[in-house]
Amino acid sequence: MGTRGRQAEAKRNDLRLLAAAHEVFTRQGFDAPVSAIARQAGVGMGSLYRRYRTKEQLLQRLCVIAMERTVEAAETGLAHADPWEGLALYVRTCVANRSGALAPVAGTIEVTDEMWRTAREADEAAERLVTRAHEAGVLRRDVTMLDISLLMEQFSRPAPGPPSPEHDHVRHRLLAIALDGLRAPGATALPGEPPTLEWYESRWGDAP
Amino acid sequence: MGTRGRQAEAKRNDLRLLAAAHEVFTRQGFDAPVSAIARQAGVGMGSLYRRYRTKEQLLQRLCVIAMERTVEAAETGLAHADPWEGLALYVRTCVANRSGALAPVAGTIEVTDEMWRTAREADEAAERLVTRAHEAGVLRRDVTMLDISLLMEQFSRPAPGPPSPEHDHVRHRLLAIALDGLRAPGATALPGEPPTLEWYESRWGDAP
DNA sequence: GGTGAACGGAGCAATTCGCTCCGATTCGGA
DNA sequence: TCCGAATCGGAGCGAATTGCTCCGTTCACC
Repeated sequence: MGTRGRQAEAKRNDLRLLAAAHEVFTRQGFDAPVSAIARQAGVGMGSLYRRYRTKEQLLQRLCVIAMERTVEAAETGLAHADPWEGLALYVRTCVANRSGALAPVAGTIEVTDEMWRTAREADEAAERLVTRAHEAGVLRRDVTMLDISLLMEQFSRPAPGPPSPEHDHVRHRLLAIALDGLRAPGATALPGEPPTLEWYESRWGDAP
Repeated sequence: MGTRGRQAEAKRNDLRLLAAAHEVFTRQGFDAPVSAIARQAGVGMGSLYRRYRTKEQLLQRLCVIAMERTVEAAETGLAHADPWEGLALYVRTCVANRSGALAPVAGTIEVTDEMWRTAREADEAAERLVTRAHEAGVLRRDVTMLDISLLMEQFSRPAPGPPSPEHDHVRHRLLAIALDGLRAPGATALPGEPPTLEWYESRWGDAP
Protein backbone atom coordinates (compact mmCIF):
# COMPACT_ATOMS: atom_id res chain seq x y z
CA MET A 1 0.00 0.00 0.00
CA GLY A 2 1.03 3.53 -0.57
CA THR A 3 2.00 2.79 -4.13
CA ARG A 4 -1.36 1.80 -5.53
CA GLY A 5 -1.37 3.49 -8.90
CA ARG A 6 -2.60 6.92 -9.74
CA GLN A 7 -4.18 7.70 -6.41
CA ALA A 8 -0.88 7.06 -4.68
CA GLU A 9 0.86 9.47 -7.01
CA ALA A 10 -1.62 12.15 -6.02
CA LYS A 11 -0.82 11.54 -2.36
CA ARG A 12 2.90 11.70 -2.97
CA ASN A 13 2.45 14.84 -5.03
CA ASP A 14 0.60 16.51 -2.18
CA LEU A 15 3.44 15.79 0.21
CA ARG A 16 6.09 16.97 -2.20
CA LEU A 17 3.99 20.03 -2.87
CA LEU A 18 3.76 20.96 0.79
CA ALA A 19 7.46 20.38 1.33
CA ALA A 20 8.35 22.42 -1.73
CA ALA A 21 5.98 25.22 -0.75
CA HIS A 22 7.45 25.35 2.74
CA GLU A 23 10.94 25.49 1.32
CA VAL A 24 10.25 28.11 -1.31
CA PHE A 25 8.06 30.35 0.83
CA THR A 26 10.37 30.36 3.81
CA ARG A 27 13.44 30.89 1.68
CA GLN A 28 12.20 33.42 -0.85
CA GLY A 29 9.33 35.00 1.03
CA PHE A 30 5.62 34.47 0.70
CA ASP A 31 5.31 36.31 -2.61
CA ALA A 32 7.38 33.74 -4.43
CA PRO A 33 5.75 32.69 -7.70
CA VAL A 34 3.54 29.65 -7.57
CA SER A 35 5.35 28.24 -10.57
CA ALA A 36 8.56 28.04 -8.53
CA ILE A 37 6.79 25.78 -6.06
CA ALA A 38 5.47 23.54 -8.80
CA ARG A 39 8.92 23.30 -10.35
CA GLN A 40 10.62 22.56 -7.05
CA ALA A 41 8.05 19.83 -6.36
CA GLY A 42 8.49 18.40 -9.84
CA VAL A 43 4.78 18.82 -10.46
CA GLY A 44 2.75 20.62 -13.08
CA MET A 45 0.76 23.73 -12.36
CA GLY A 46 -2.41 21.83 -13.13
CA SER A 47 -1.82 19.33 -10.35
CA LEU A 48 -1.03 22.06 -7.89
CA TYR A 49 -4.18 24.01 -8.64
CA ARG A 50 -6.39 20.94 -8.47
CA ARG A 51 -5.20 20.27 -4.94
CA TYR A 52 -5.29 23.90 -3.79
CA ARG A 53 -7.74 26.08 -5.57
CA THR A 54 -5.81 29.24 -4.83
CA LYS A 55 -2.45 30.39 -3.61
CA GLU A 56 -4.10 31.65 -0.45
CA GLN A 57 -5.46 28.20 0.41
CA LEU A 58 -2.01 26.71 0.03
CA LEU A 59 -0.61 29.38 2.29
CA GLN A 60 -3.29 28.77 4.90
CA ARG A 61 -2.64 25.04 4.92
CA LEU A 62 1.05 25.74 5.25
CA CYS A 63 0.51 28.02 8.23
CA VAL A 64 -1.50 25.38 10.04
CA ILE A 65 1.17 22.76 9.43
CA ALA A 66 3.91 25.08 10.62
CA MET A 67 2.02 25.78 13.83
CA GLU A 68 1.31 22.11 14.38
CA ARG A 69 5.03 21.46 14.13
CA THR A 70 5.53 24.19 16.70
CA VAL A 71 3.12 22.47 19.07
CA GLU A 72 5.02 19.23 18.52
CA ALA A 73 8.31 20.94 19.27
CA ALA A 74 6.89 22.41 22.45
CA GLU A 75 5.65 19.04 23.62
CA THR A 76 8.99 17.46 22.90
CA GLY A 77 10.62 20.20 24.93
CA LEU A 78 8.13 19.68 27.74
CA ALA A 79 8.99 16.00 27.76
CA HIS A 80 12.60 16.89 28.47
CA ALA A 81 13.40 16.53 32.16
CA ASP A 82 15.64 19.62 32.36
CA PRO A 83 13.50 22.77 32.14
CA TRP A 84 16.22 24.81 30.49
CA GLU A 85 17.29 22.20 27.99
CA GLY A 86 13.65 21.62 27.11
CA LEU A 87 13.11 25.28 26.38
CA ALA A 88 16.36 25.60 24.44
CA LEU A 89 15.53 22.54 22.38
CA TYR A 90 12.14 24.02 21.57
CA VAL A 91 13.65 27.29 20.41
CA ARG A 92 16.34 25.62 18.35
CA THR A 93 13.85 23.30 16.73
CA CYS A 94 11.46 26.09 15.82
CA VAL A 95 14.23 28.16 14.32
CA ALA A 96 15.49 25.17 12.37
CA ASN A 97 11.93 24.67 11.11
CA ARG A 98 11.69 28.35 10.21
CA SER A 99 8.43 28.35 12.11
CA GLY A 100 8.18 32.11 12.13
CA ALA A 101 9.07 32.63 8.50
CA LEU A 102 5.43 32.82 7.51
CA ALA A 103 4.81 35.77 9.80
CA PRO A 104 5.19 38.36 7.02
CA VAL A 105 2.05 36.88 5.54
CA ALA A 106 0.12 38.49 8.37
CA GLY A 107 -2.54 40.80 7.06
CA THR A 108 -2.29 39.54 3.50
CA ILE A 109 -4.42 36.43 3.79
CA GLU A 110 -7.61 35.60 5.58
CA VAL A 111 -7.09 33.75 8.84
CA THR A 112 -9.18 30.62 9.05
CA ASP A 113 -10.73 29.31 12.25
CA GLU A 114 -8.37 26.36 12.12
CA MET A 115 -5.43 28.73 12.05
CA TRP A 116 -6.66 30.61 15.13
CA ARG A 117 -7.26 27.37 16.95
CA THR A 118 -3.83 25.96 16.18
CA ALA A 119 -2.18 29.25 17.07
CA ARG A 120 -3.86 29.19 20.48
CA GLU A 121 -2.67 25.65 21.05
CA ALA A 122 0.86 26.63 20.15
CA ASP A 123 0.78 29.63 22.46
CA GLU A 124 -0.49 27.58 25.36
CA ALA A 125 2.16 24.92 24.91
CA ALA A 126 4.88 27.55 24.70
CA GLU A 127 3.50 29.27 27.77
CA ARG A 128 3.75 26.06 29.77
CA LEU A 129 7.33 25.63 28.64
CA VAL A 130 8.21 29.15 29.70
CA THR A 131 6.49 29.11 33.07
CA ARG A 132 8.19 25.83 33.92
CA ALA A 133 11.55 27.41 33.13
CA HIS A 134 10.64 30.46 35.17
CA GLU A 135 9.65 28.38 38.17
CA ALA A 136 12.87 26.42 37.95
CA GLY A 137 14.76 29.71 37.93
CA VAL A 138 16.64 28.95 34.72
CA LEU A 139 15.11 31.74 32.65
CA ARG A 140 15.47 35.43 33.35
CA ARG A 141 12.36 36.81 34.96
CA ASP A 142 11.74 39.81 32.72
CA VAL A 143 11.34 37.67 29.61
CA THR A 144 7.88 36.52 28.54
CA MET A 145 6.65 33.84 26.19
CA LEU A 146 5.92 36.48 23.56
CA ASP A 147 9.48 37.76 23.74
CA ILE A 148 10.67 34.28 22.93
CA SER A 149 8.16 33.81 20.16
CA LEU A 150 9.21 37.07 18.59
CA LEU A 151 12.85 36.15 19.00
CA MET A 152 12.22 32.93 17.10
CA GLU A 153 10.35 34.89 14.48
CA GLN A 154 13.30 37.21 14.08
CA PHE A 155 15.67 34.31 13.61
CA SER A 156 13.33 32.60 11.17
CA ARG A 157 13.48 35.40 8.67
CA PRO A 158 14.71 34.22 5.28
CA ALA A 159 18.34 34.88 4.49
CA PRO A 160 19.11 37.08 1.52
CA GLY A 161 20.46 35.61 -1.66
CA PRO A 162 20.70 31.97 -2.58
CA PRO A 163 20.34 29.50 0.29
CA SER A 164 23.71 28.41 1.66
CA PRO A 165 24.77 26.09 4.47
CA GLU A 166 27.09 28.80 5.75
CA HIS A 167 24.15 31.01 6.48
CA ASP A 168 22.40 28.29 8.47
CA HIS A 169 25.57 27.77 10.40
CA VAL A 170 25.87 31.44 11.22
CA ARG A 171 22.29 31.55 12.37
CA HIS A 172 23.05 28.68 14.71
CA ARG A 173 25.88 30.64 16.27
CA LEU A 174 23.82 33.79 16.67
CA LEU A 175 20.97 31.84 18.19
CA ALA A 176 23.37 30.33 20.70
CA ILE A 177 24.34 33.85 21.73
CA ALA A 178 20.71 34.85 22.16
CA LEU A 179 19.98 31.72 24.18
CA ASP A 180 22.83 32.57 26.53
CA GLY A 181 21.27 35.99 26.89
CA LEU A 182 18.00 34.38 27.94
CA ARG A 183 19.47 32.73 31.01
CA ALA A 184 21.74 35.45 32.32
CA PRO A 185 20.26 35.89 35.78
CA GLY A 186 22.05 39.06 36.79
CA ALA A 187 21.61 40.72 33.44
CA THR A 188 20.54 44.28 32.93
CA ALA A 189 16.79 44.75 32.92
CA LEU A 190 15.03 44.57 29.57
CA PRO A 191 13.95 48.00 28.30
CA GLY A 192 10.30 49.00 28.21
CA GLU A 193 7.20 46.94 28.71
CA PRO A 194 6.84 43.39 27.40
CA PRO A 195 4.77 42.98 24.24
CA THR A 196 1.07 42.35 24.77
CA LEU A 197 -0.83 39.36 23.45
CA GLU A 198 -3.34 41.83 22.06
CA TRP A 199 -0.80 43.43 19.77
CA TYR A 200 0.76 40.11 18.90
CA GLU A 201 -2.50 38.73 17.60
CA SER A 202 -3.73 41.95 16.08
CA ARG A 203 -1.08 41.69 13.40
CA TRP A 204 -3.08 38.84 11.89
CA GLY A 205 -6.39 40.62 11.89
CA ASP A 206 -9.35 40.65 14.24
CA ALA A 207 -9.67 37.62 16.45
CA PRO A 208 -12.80 35.49 15.90
CA MET B 1 22.46 80.49 1.45
CA GLY B 2 20.70 77.21 1.45
CA THR B 3 17.56 78.77 0.14
CA ARG B 4 18.90 80.47 -2.98
CA GLY B 5 16.15 79.67 -5.45
CA ARG B 6 15.99 76.73 -7.76
CA GLN B 7 19.36 75.30 -6.99
CA ALA B 8 18.46 75.08 -3.32
CA GLU B 9 15.31 73.19 -4.10
CA ALA B 10 17.32 70.62 -6.01
CA LYS B 11 19.59 70.19 -3.02
CA ARG B 12 16.68 69.81 -0.66
CA ASN B 13 15.06 67.34 -3.02
CA ASP B 14 18.20 65.25 -3.04
CA LEU B 15 18.22 65.03 0.74
CA ARG B 16 14.55 64.20 0.96
CA LEU B 17 15.08 61.65 -1.77
CA LEU B 18 17.85 59.89 0.09
CA ALA B 19 15.92 59.91 3.34
CA ALA B 20 12.83 58.58 1.65
CA ALA B 21 14.77 55.91 -0.22
CA HIS B 22 16.44 54.79 2.99
CA GLU B 23 13.10 54.59 4.72
CA VAL B 24 11.28 52.77 1.95
CA PHE B 25 14.05 50.35 1.09
CA THR B 26 14.82 49.37 4.66
CA ARG B 27 11.15 49.02 5.54
CA GLN B 28 9.76 47.34 2.44
CA GLY B 29 12.85 45.68 1.03
CA PHE B 30 15.07 46.71 -1.83
CA ASP B 31 12.60 45.75 -4.53
CA ALA B 32 10.15 48.41 -3.49
CA PRO B 33 8.87 50.41 -6.47
CA VAL B 34 10.73 53.58 -7.31
CA SER B 35 7.46 55.44 -7.44
CA ALA B 36 6.95 54.76 -3.73
CA ILE B 37 10.20 56.57 -3.01
CA ALA B 38 9.25 59.54 -5.14
CA ARG B 39 5.87 59.75 -3.44
CA GLN B 40 7.34 59.47 0.05
CA ALA B 41 9.81 62.22 -0.81
CA GLY B 42 7.09 64.41 -2.26
CA VAL B 43 8.96 64.58 -5.54
CA GLY B 44 8.12 63.67 -9.10
CA MET B 45 9.61 60.75 -10.93
CA GLY B 46 11.29 63.17 -13.30
CA SER B 47 13.26 64.84 -10.55
CA LEU B 48 14.30 61.51 -9.10
CA TYR B 49 15.56 60.19 -12.40
CA ARG B 50 17.45 63.36 -13.22
CA ARG B 51 19.44 63.02 -10.01
CA TYR B 52 19.95 59.24 -10.24
CA ARG B 53 19.95 57.85 -13.71
CA THR B 54 18.92 54.40 -12.56
CA LYS B 55 17.52 52.61 -9.56
CA GLU B 56 20.82 50.82 -9.20
CA GLN B 57 22.74 54.07 -8.85
CA LEU B 58 20.39 55.20 -6.12
CA LEU B 59 20.88 51.91 -4.33
CA GLN B 60 24.65 52.18 -4.61
CA ARG B 61 24.67 55.69 -3.20
CA LEU B 62 22.44 54.50 -0.38
CA CYS B 63 24.78 51.65 0.46
CA VAL B 64 27.74 53.99 0.70
CA ILE B 65 25.86 56.35 2.99
CA ALA B 66 24.71 53.50 5.21
CA MET B 67 28.27 52.26 5.58
CA GLU B 68 29.56 55.74 6.28
CA ARG B 69 27.05 55.98 9.09
CA THR B 70 28.34 52.67 10.36
CA VAL B 71 31.88 54.04 10.42
CA GLU B 72 30.61 57.05 12.31
CA ALA B 73 28.86 54.85 14.83
CA ALA B 74 32.01 52.81 15.33
CA GLU B 75 34.07 55.91 15.93
CA THR B 76 31.55 57.20 18.42
CA GLY B 77 31.73 53.88 20.21
CA LEU B 78 35.49 53.98 20.15
CA ALA B 79 35.37 57.42 21.73
CA HIS B 80 33.49 55.95 24.68
CA ALA B 81 35.80 55.29 27.61
CA ASP B 82 34.16 52.03 28.66
CA PRO B 83 35.01 49.28 26.12
CA TRP B 84 31.77 47.40 26.66
CA GLU B 85 29.51 50.41 26.61
CA GLY B 86 31.25 51.61 23.48
CA LEU B 87 30.61 48.34 21.70
CA ALA B 88 27.03 48.12 22.90
CA LEU B 89 26.36 51.67 21.79
CA TYR B 90 27.77 50.86 18.37
CA VAL B 91 25.55 47.81 17.98
CA ARG B 92 22.45 49.61 19.17
CA THR B 93 23.09 52.54 16.87
CA CYS B 94 23.62 50.36 13.83
CA VAL B 95 20.47 48.40 14.49
CA ALA B 96 18.53 51.62 15.00
CA ASN B 97 19.94 52.83 11.67
CA ARG B 98 18.99 49.54 10.02
CA SER B 99 22.54 49.46 8.73
CA GLY B 100 22.32 45.86 7.61
CA ALA B 101 18.93 46.15 5.95
CA LEU B 102 20.52 46.63 2.55
CA ALA B 103 22.31 43.30 2.77
CA PRO B 104 19.68 41.46 0.72
CA VAL B 105 20.75 43.60 -2.19
CA ALA B 106 23.95 41.57 -2.30
CA GLY B 107 24.45 39.99 -5.67
CA THR B 108 21.74 42.02 -7.37
CA ILE B 109 23.68 45.21 -8.03
CA GLU B 110 27.20 45.94 -9.13
CA VAL B 111 29.51 46.87 -6.28
CA THR B 112 31.39 50.07 -6.95
CA ASP B 113 34.94 50.74 -5.85
CA GLU B 114 33.64 53.33 -3.43
CA MET B 115 31.43 50.71 -1.84
CA TRP B 116 34.32 48.30 -1.35
CA ARG B 117 36.45 51.05 0.10
CA THR B 118 33.81 52.19 2.56
CA ALA B 119 33.04 48.61 3.54
CA ARG B 120 36.69 48.02 4.36
CA GLU B 121 36.75 51.15 6.47
CA ALA B 122 33.68 50.02 8.35
CA ASP B 123 35.13 46.57 8.96
CA GLU B 124 38.38 47.98 10.27
CA ALA B 125 36.63 50.34 12.65
CA ALA B 126 34.41 47.54 13.92
CA GLU B 127 37.43 45.29 14.32
CA ARG B 128 39.14 47.85 16.52
CA LEU B 129 36.02 48.12 18.64
CA VAL B 130 35.85 44.36 19.07
CA THR B 131 39.52 43.77 19.85
CA ARG B 132 39.43 46.52 22.45
CA ALA B 133 36.49 44.80 24.11
CA HIS B 134 38.27 41.46 23.92
CA GLU B 135 41.40 42.82 25.50
CA ALA B 136 39.37 44.39 28.28
CA GLY B 137 37.75 41.00 28.87
CA VAL B 138 34.20 42.32 28.52
CA LEU B 139 33.31 40.31 25.42
CA ARG B 140 33.19 36.55 25.21
CA ARG B 141 36.26 35.19 23.50
CA ASP B 142 34.61 32.94 20.93
CA VAL B 143 32.78 35.82 19.27
CA THR B 144 34.32 37.59 16.29
CA MET B 145 33.67 40.89 14.60
CA LEU B 146 31.86 39.10 11.81
CA ASP B 147 29.54 37.40 14.28
CA ILE B 148 28.58 40.81 15.54
CA SER B 149 28.16 42.25 12.06
CA LEU B 150 25.92 39.38 11.11
CA LEU B 151 23.98 39.74 14.32
CA MET B 152 23.33 43.38 13.49
CA GLU B 153 22.33 42.36 10.00
CA GLN B 154 19.86 39.87 11.41
CA PHE B 155 18.31 42.52 13.63
CA SER B 156 18.20 45.04 10.80
CA ARG B 157 15.88 42.94 8.67
CA PRO B 158 12.69 44.76 7.82
CA ALA B 159 9.67 43.91 9.90
CA PRO B 160 6.68 42.41 8.15
CA GLY B 161 3.57 44.43 7.61
CA PRO B 162 3.15 48.15 8.12
CA PRO B 163 5.83 49.84 10.22
CA SER B 164 4.81 50.20 13.85
CA PRO B 165 6.50 51.62 16.94
CA GLU B 166 5.65 48.41 18.80
CA HIS B 167 7.86 46.47 16.49
CA ASP B 168 10.79 48.79 17.06
CA HIS B 169 10.25 48.45 20.76
CA VAL B 170 10.25 44.67 20.58
CA ARG B 171 13.43 44.69 18.54
CA HIS B 172 15.02 46.79 21.26
CA ARG B 173 14.14 44.20 23.85
CA LEU B 174 15.41 41.31 21.77
CA LEU B 175 18.62 43.13 21.02
CA ALA B 176 19.13 43.68 24.73
CA ILE B 177 18.89 39.93 25.23
CA ALA B 178 21.42 39.27 22.51
CA LEU B 179 23.78 41.88 23.96
CA ASP B 180 23.62 40.15 27.33
CA GLY B 181 24.51 36.96 25.52
CA LEU B 182 27.59 38.63 24.09
CA ARG B 183 29.14 39.27 27.48
CA ALA B 184 28.38 36.05 29.32
CA PRO B 185 31.91 34.91 30.09
CA GLY B 186 31.16 31.40 31.32
CA ALA B 187 28.67 30.71 28.59
CA THR B 188 28.56 27.54 26.58
CA ALA B 189 30.94 27.54 23.63
CA LEU B 190 29.57 28.76 20.32
CA PRO B 191 28.91 25.90 17.88
CA GLY B 192 31.10 25.38 14.82
CA GLU B 193 33.71 27.62 13.30
CA PRO B 194 33.37 31.39 13.12
CA PRO B 195 32.37 32.81 9.74
CA THR B 196 35.24 33.72 7.44
CA LEU B 197 35.83 37.14 5.93
CA GLU B 198 36.12 35.41 2.58
CA TRP B 199 32.58 34.13 2.70
CA TYR B 200 31.28 37.37 4.18
CA GLU B 201 32.59 39.39 1.27
CA SER B 202 31.85 36.81 -1.38
CA ARG B 203 28.15 37.42 -0.94
CA TRP B 204 28.63 40.76 -2.67
CA GLY B 205 30.59 39.41 -5.61
CA ASP B 206 34.27 39.16 -6.41
CA ALA B 207 36.47 41.56 -4.55
CA PRO B 208 38.34 44.10 -6.70
C1' DG C 1 -8.01 -2.29 -26.44
C1' DG C 2 -11.12 1.16 -24.09
C1' DT C 3 -11.86 4.60 -20.56
C1' DG C 4 -11.50 8.24 -17.49
C1' DA C 5 -8.97 10.40 -13.87
C1' DA C 6 -4.70 12.64 -13.07
C1' DC C 7 -0.76 14.72 -15.23
C1' DG C 8 2.28 18.65 -17.08
C1' DG C 9 3.04 22.91 -19.13
C1' DA C 10 1.91 26.45 -22.81
C1' DG C 11 -0.80 30.43 -22.79
C1' DC C 12 -4.07 34.19 -21.12
C1' DA C 13 -5.39 38.35 -18.90
C1' DA C 14 -4.19 41.46 -15.50
C1' DT C 15 -0.98 43.72 -12.99
C1' DT C 16 3.42 45.87 -11.90
C1' DC C 17 7.77 48.02 -12.66
C1' DG C 18 11.50 50.83 -14.44
C1' DC C 19 11.92 54.52 -17.08
C1' DT C 20 10.75 58.47 -20.56
C1' DC C 21 8.45 62.35 -22.21
C1' DC C 22 6.32 66.62 -22.02
C1' DG C 23 3.24 70.31 -20.46
C1' DA C 24 3.04 73.26 -16.32
C1' DT C 25 5.50 75.97 -13.08
C1' DT C 26 8.91 78.88 -11.09
C1' DC C 27 13.04 81.73 -10.78
C1' DG C 28 16.81 85.05 -12.03
C1' DG C 29 18.15 88.82 -14.79
C1' DA C 30 17.14 92.87 -17.76
C1' DT D 1 7.23 93.57 -15.53
C1' DC D 2 8.25 90.31 -18.59
C1' DC D 3 10.94 86.44 -20.78
C1' DG D 4 13.84 82.49 -21.46
C1' DA D 5 15.64 78.74 -19.21
C1' DA D 6 15.76 75.46 -15.90
C1' DT D 7 13.22 72.46 -13.06
C1' DC D 8 9.21 70.14 -11.57
C1' DG D 9 5.70 66.34 -11.44
C1' DG D 10 3.05 62.69 -13.16
C1' DA D 11 0.65 60.28 -17.13
C1' DG D 12 1.99 56.71 -20.02
C1' DC D 13 4.92 53.14 -22.52
C1' DG D 14 6.91 48.62 -23.22
C1' DA D 15 8.66 44.77 -20.98
C1' DA D 16 8.39 41.47 -17.64
C1' DT D 17 5.97 38.87 -14.16
C1' DT D 18 1.99 36.82 -11.86
C1' DG D 19 -1.95 33.92 -10.66
C1' DC D 20 -4.60 30.95 -12.88
C1' DT D 21 -6.92 28.07 -16.86
C1' DC D 22 -7.22 25.04 -20.58
C1' DC D 23 -6.12 21.16 -23.13
C1' DG D 24 -3.52 17.42 -25.26
C1' DT D 25 -1.09 13.41 -23.20
C1' DT D 26 -0.22 9.45 -20.09
C1' DC D 27 -1.19 5.53 -17.39
C1' DA D 28 -3.62 2.28 -14.02
C1' DC D 29 -7.56 -0.47 -14.13
C1' DC D 30 -11.25 -3.29 -16.45
